[in-house]
Amino acid sequence: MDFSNRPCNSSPHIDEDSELRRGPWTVEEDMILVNYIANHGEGRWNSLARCAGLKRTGKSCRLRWLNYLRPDVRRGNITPEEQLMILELHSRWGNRWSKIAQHLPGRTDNEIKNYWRTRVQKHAKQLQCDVNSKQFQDTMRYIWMPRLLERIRAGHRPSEVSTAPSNNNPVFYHAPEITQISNSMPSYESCTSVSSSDESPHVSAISDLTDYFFNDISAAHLYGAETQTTSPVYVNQGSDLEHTGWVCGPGEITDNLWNIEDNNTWFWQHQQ
DNA sequence: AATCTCCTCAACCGCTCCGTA
DNA sequence: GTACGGAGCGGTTGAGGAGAT
Repeated sequence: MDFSNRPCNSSPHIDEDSELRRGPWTVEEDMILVNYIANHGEGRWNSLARCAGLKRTGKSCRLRWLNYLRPDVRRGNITPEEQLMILELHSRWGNRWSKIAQHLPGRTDNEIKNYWRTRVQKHAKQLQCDVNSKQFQDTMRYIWMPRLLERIRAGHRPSEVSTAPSNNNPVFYHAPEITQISNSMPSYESCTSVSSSDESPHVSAISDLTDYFFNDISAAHLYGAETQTTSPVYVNQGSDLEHTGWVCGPGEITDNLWNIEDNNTWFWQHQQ
């Protein structure tokens, strides 16, 4: 395992009473933990910490392993697919981060939680509404999620190649792979029904998610067909949305999705 | 160049749940 | 039944970095 390029290498604080170390992990501590787990497996974290000679609590060792050192942990940019998944699953389960993380391979509950707090809640704050309010839920559902879906279906541009360093060996998700995922998704027209249970949701793939999504809010409705429901509608996306700056030009990336001021103004005007 | 402000994310804390004696 | 320890979860904090002034 490559321990170079570690973000935290400053001296950790040492508790005077227990002599337990706190704060950022050093490269040496990481190596000890990884080597110990490689030889003895994980679990029994308190005794693991003692036996490995780490002056850390078991909780700290567990957290370090699960959130950083685990071989399959992915870090780096949250892809549109993952963003969509997070939005969708959070709308179902709320702040059940570990449960949400189970459906995002390689992502940790901590990372998803951080993403939600730093990105999503920030925009709720900008909107001056609660993240759990109907206004914000609708904004996610009727603006951000369709746009994410559109981007997923369109595939990623070269400038949007996301890095997902795993185990300090960068993994690159190139456009063809993303396009493959996008192509595996059902067409809008083919989405007619799907089951979704609170207790046993099957959201194991993007296609499941889109099934749920389109069924729930009606794809035809979203894309300007004549179907009418009580939900807000946005139509003529090729014109209005472009005028709001919503549609990305070549090379523009994700943050346009979160450039909400214009888009939400537009959204709420058109909802009247 | 220096300072300030904001953002990100690793890590900690407190609590709950669960298994075991 | 209950006391205890281990494990896991969600909320929160703070250091460090990036960008703005």
